This record gives sequence, C-alpha cells and structure tokens, in this order.
Amino acid sequence: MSLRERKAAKKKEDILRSASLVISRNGYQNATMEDIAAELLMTKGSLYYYFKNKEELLYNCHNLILSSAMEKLEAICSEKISSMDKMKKVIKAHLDIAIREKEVFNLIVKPEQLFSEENIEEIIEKRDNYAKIFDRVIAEGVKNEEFTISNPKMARMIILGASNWVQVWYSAEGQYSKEEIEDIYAEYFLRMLV
Amino acid sequence: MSLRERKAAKKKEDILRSASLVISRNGYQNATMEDIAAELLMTKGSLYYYFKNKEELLYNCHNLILSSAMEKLEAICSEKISSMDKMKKVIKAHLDIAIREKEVFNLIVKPEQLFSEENIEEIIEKRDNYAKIFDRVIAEGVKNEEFTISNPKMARMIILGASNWVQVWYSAEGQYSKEEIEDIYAEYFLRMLV
Amino acid sequence: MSLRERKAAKKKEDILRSASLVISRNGYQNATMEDIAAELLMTKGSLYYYFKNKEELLYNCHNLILSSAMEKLEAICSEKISSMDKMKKVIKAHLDIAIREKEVFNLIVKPEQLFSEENIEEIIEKRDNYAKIFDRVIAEGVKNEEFTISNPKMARMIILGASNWVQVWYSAEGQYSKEEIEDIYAEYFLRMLV
Amino acid sequence: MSLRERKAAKKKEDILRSASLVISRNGYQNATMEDIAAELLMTKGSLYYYFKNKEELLYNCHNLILSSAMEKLEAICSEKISSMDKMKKVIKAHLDIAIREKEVFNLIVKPEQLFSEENIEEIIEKRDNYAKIFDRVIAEGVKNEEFTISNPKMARMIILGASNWVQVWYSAEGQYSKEEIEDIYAEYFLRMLV
DNA sequence: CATGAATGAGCGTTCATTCAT
DNA sequence: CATGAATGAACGCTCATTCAT
Repeated sequence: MSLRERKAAKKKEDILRSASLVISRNGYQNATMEDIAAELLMTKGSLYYYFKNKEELLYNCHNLILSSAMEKLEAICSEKISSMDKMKKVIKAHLDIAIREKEVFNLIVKPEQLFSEENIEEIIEKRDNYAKIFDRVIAEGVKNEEFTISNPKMARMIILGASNWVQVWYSAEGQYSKEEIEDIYAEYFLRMLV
Repeated sequence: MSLRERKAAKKKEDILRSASLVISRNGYQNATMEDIAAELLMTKGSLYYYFKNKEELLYNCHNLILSSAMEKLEAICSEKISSMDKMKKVIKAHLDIAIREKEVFNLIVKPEQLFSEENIEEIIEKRDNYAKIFDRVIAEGVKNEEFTISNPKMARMIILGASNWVQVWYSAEGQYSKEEIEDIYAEYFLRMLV
Repeated sequence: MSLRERKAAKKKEDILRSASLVISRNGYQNATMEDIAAELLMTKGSLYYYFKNKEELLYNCHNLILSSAMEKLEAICSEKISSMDKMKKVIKAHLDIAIREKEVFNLIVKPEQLFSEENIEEIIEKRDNYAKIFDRVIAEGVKNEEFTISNPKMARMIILGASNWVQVWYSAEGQYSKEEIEDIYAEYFLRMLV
Repeated sequence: MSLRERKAAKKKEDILRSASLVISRNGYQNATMEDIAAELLMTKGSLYYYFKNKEELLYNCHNLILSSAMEKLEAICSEKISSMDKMKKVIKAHLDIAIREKEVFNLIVKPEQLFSEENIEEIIEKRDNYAKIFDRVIAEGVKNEEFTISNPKMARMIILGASNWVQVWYSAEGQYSKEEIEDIYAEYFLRMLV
C-alpha cells in the first residue's frame, strides 16, 4: 500500500469513528452527514470522496464494529478453557461491546430498513457469522456435556437477544455497573444452559 | 356516545391501525403521514383532523398497543394458578404481542428519540408499569419458593429483553412457528428462574 | 325584509363582529376562518353560507367599520359650529375609532394585498370618500379664513396619516390616555392649519 | 476578509435586496422563500445556506434598512445648522427612505406579529433608537427656543406617524413628486413645532 | 341551515448529493 | 483533495374551501 493509500485508509477510519460517535450521540436517523463531517472539522462534501454515499459510510461503520467484535470473540474461542468459562467470557465480551457501542451496534438490529439490497445480504451474512460463534461454544458445551440443552439455536437467540437489549436501558449512572451486569447476565445464562 | 362520535372514534382507530401497519413495514422514521393516509385512501391533510400532529398520532398508536397488552397480562395475573404457570402464560402472551405488533411494539424501545418531553414521561411510566407485571409474577414465585433467584430485576430484564428481540429476527416463514418459539422461550426462562 | 332575511342579516353582523374581534387580537393574516367561527360557537363550514369566501367576509367587515365611521363624521360635519371646532371633533372621532378598532381599521392600509380586483375599486372609493370629509372641513375652514393653509390635500394626508399611526403604538396601559392623545393631537393639527 | 467571505457577504446582501423587493411587491406575509429565491434565480433551499430561517432573513433585512437609515440621520444631526434646518433635513431624509423602501420599512410597524421573542427586543430597541434621533432634534430646538412645543414626544409621534403613512398612499405616478412631498411635509411639521 | 369531514395547494424547512473551482 | 455553494426531493403542517348528510 502506497503512502497515499495508507493516508486515505487512515482518513476513512477517522470518518468511521466519527460516524460511530455521532450515531451514538444522536441515533442513526438523526446523524447527518454534516454532523459526521463537523466532528472531524471537515465539510460534508469531502466525505463523498471517501464513501460514495451515506449508506456506504454506514455500511463500513457497521462492518468495522462487527469485525473487531468478531476478532475478540474468536480469540476467546481459541483459548483452552472449559465451555462454561468460554461461554462466560464470550457473553461478557459481547455485552461489553454492545454497551460501549450502543447505537452503532444497534445498526445490526434493523438492517432492512437502513441498507439497500446491495449491502443487505453481506450484512446478514456477517451477522450470522457472529451468531455462529455463540452456536459453536454452545455446541462444544453440549458435546462435552457441560450444557444440557435441547435447542441450542434458541438458547443462542435468547442470550444474544437479552444481551443486545441491555443497551436499550443501560445507563452509566444506573443502579448496576457494566461489570455487575456482565456477571449477573453470564450467571443467569449459564443457569439456563447447564 | 353518539353515532357521530362512534364513527370518529372508529376512524381514529383505523388510522392507528394504518399507522401500525406502515410503521411495521417501513419503521417509524420512514413512516410518513402520506403513507399512513394512503393506506386508508385518505390525504395526509385529513389525518390532522384526528390527531394534532405526527407525534400525537404515534403516541396514541403506542398507547393502544401497550394498553391492550397490559389488559391481557393483568388478566393472566389474576388467575389462580401456580407462579410457574403464570409466568409461562405471561411470557407467551408477551411474545405473542411482540411478534404480531413488531415495529409498533418497538416504539417502546427508544421513546427518547421519538417523543418530545410532553409525552415521554407518561410513556416511560406506562412502560414501567408493564414491566412491573413481570416483577410481580417473579416476586410471587420467589415468595412461594417456586423460583430461586437472587436478582429478580435482572431476571426480568433478561426475559423481556430476549422476548423483545424476537421480533428482530422472527419471520412467519422461519424454521419455528410462533407457538413453538413461545413454548421454548417459556421453558428456557423457567429453567433460569427455578 | 322577511323574518328569515332579518335573521340572516343579524347573523351576518355577528360574524362580522366576531371577525373584527379576532382580527384585532391576532392581526389579519393570522385570523383563520376557524378562529372567527369558534368565537361564535359555530364551525367554519357555516361561515360559507353567509359569505362566499374569506375575502368577501373581510370586505364586509371593512365596510361595516368604515360606514359607521363615516356616519359619525358626517353627523359632526352637519353641526353648526366653527371650522376649528368641527376639525377638532372630527379628528377626535377619527382617533377614537382608529384606536378602538385597531387592526380592523388597519385593513384600510394595504387593501391591494388583501383584496382582489373585484373589491378593491370600491374599497378605494370608500376610503376616498372618507378622506373627503376631512377635505371638506379643511376647505370650509380655509374659505371662512379660520385656516391658512396652502395645500389642503397634504394637510389632510398628514392628519390622517399621523392619526392612523397611533394604533401602531397605542396601548391602554401607556403613558397617555386615549382622551389625552385625542386632545393633544387635535391641538397640534390645528397649530398646523391656522 | 477573504475573497470567499466577500462573495458570501455580497450574496447575503443580494438575498436581502431580493427579499426587500418581494416584500415590497407582495407584503411580508405573502413573500415566500420561493419568491425571494426565484428573484435571484436560486432555489429556496439555497437560501438556508445563508440564513437559518425566514425570520432570520427578515430580521437582517429589517436591520439593513434601519441601520443605513440611522447612519444618514446621525450624519445630519452632527451638522452645525439651526434646529429648524436640521429638522427639515431629518424629515426629508426619513421620508425619502420610507418612500423608497416602502414595505420593508413597514416591517417596523408590527414587529410583534412578525418576529419571535428572540429578535423582538432588539428590534424594538433599534426602532426606539431611531425615534430618539427625532427626539434629540426636537429637544435641541426647544432648548434654543426655535421650537415652542409643550409635548415633544407627541410631536415626534405625529411627525413619524404621518411620514410613515406616506408610503401607504404614495405612488410615483401621483400628483406630487417625492421631493414636493418632502418639502411640504417638512414645512407643515415645522409650522406645528415653532 | 349547520356540521363533520375531507381535500389540496402551498409553505418553511431539512438533508443527501453534486460539482466547479 | 477539499470546500463552498447549490440543488431538489421530500416531509410535516396549515388552512381556505367544498360538500354530503
């Protein structure tokens, strides 16, 4: 990659980070191109040099978050620990991201409404791949008899659903800290699995 | 109520139903007054005869769903059955509504972004009252020792969160029927509670 | 006139009075048909039975005020008093109406913007007739040498202009009472005329 | 100021001029953003690049006229001439502006109906400052005994009122030229003051 | 006669997108 | 490359007007 390309790549990342921030603050629908640009002291026109339109920008934003999340989970998956411990760690990591990235993570919720057919397929595929990590951990636990669950897919849906919902009500000033929530959630989910 | 008033009340309901439909199809932010009116073969101007603005319309839409949901759950609550059975029924009823009303039910998710200060307080109160039904059932079960759970509030959050998430992925053509999902979810949640 | 006609005529006057009131309160442009009707506990649809459209209603409103004003001034004109006294009385009467009817009287200001060609001619004619009353008093005073003024038309413009302007700034709570203003204005105008 | 900024400033002025024109033609309430833009061969959306909304645009329009008017009058005020001559000049200058700017100057009339609380205070203050110029000239004339008037404030109201009214009836094709009107008005007002 | 209901044209405003410089 | 500027389509909302009942 040439210097120029590296510079452009870096700028792209900056923009995505800014977009994440603005979306977190205002929600997706209220995040205007102007806002995203202003955060970087650019003008909105310039954004179109890096991304061909708003959807494209958002698509990349979504991918960035999801990819980094996947990396983290994959790393946990390859650790040599019990399924229960692996599950605990995976749940906590997921909650951590879901809470920290709030709105951006929320892009995952309704992709059909935000993205056009062009991108939607790939988005759903990535989302599925992300979910499959949980499926794998559950399957592993079932196989080595740590978990006793008849319908692993449903268990995964419950775990992910409940976790994703946390960002709906979580507040840093709330009764429970992020860490407490992660612990309690992990505990309850395991009660369900074993 | 006079005939006139009944007719007007019916029209209002028609509009709310149309709004529900459009919101389900396009999501809240993309549901235009024009769309809502078109569904009823009206012009958007006419909607303003019945509701003073879009927020008011949506607020009523939200209330309609939530009120009817509460009624159903309250009815279940006053039945004389075990806490476990009550919980099962309540979960199924909730899932039933969440799936059928999809997006409209989803208005409950981010009221801060959709409603102005005027309405938000009452909305949150109603949402809380709804959640309290689950709290009551859990408390009851804990009291008569059917449930063994140390943190009832978190359990409720998990149950509601996971349930609300169903509408994100549920499709009538999917692998599981609505009834199957309800059964499995109820079972898993109870595994967590007992 | 039949009873029915008399009843309709009375209703028409009620409407005009209501219109005057609403216009005084909100200004012409912000006086909606709904407001005018509401004042009479009617619905706006009914207004169209009596007046074919808003302009027609306003046109009549304008005429009502102007006609009654003319009557008062004509009466003063036919009194057997000195030109100076006549002028004083006429000025005071005009000020009295201009202040009391404020906004409605203001309709006279920009008829071209409010009325269509259909009505405008007659409106201007009436306005001119009203002004001619002042011209007559001035002419009379010049003839019997009470006034020494070279350009009577201009004097009239100044008198009417300054008087009409009063409603722009007059407030019942202001430093001067209506009567004081009338006295001072009359005095100053006469200083100008003699 | 850079070239860019000068260009933008010029465009802003162009818009204000266009707004003045349209307002003069149609009156304030009937001057649409579309009209104002069309006059400059722009689309209405573009106006929002320069002014954040219609009120802001109009507020600036009003300020532009009033500021330039004040400058002219202040200049006259600091001349070393008799109070009578000063008054004459000030009246003529005011009439000149009132006639030429017609409707825009008329914005001053009913600011309460046109502007929101945000701007109204400043507008009224500016209007008052403008009026105070006349008060000063009158006070000066009273002090050096050129004028013999007992109620200077009322005299000012009459002068400004009558002058402002000119634009109501003035037409370039009328019987009197602008200059003739200015002369006659000045003469009559002075008759009143001395 | 009066009303409830509906209409439709128009307005202010927002915002993603484009493009010459 | 970046920007200032412009565009145009869309949206929420208002209101005079119409008309069946």
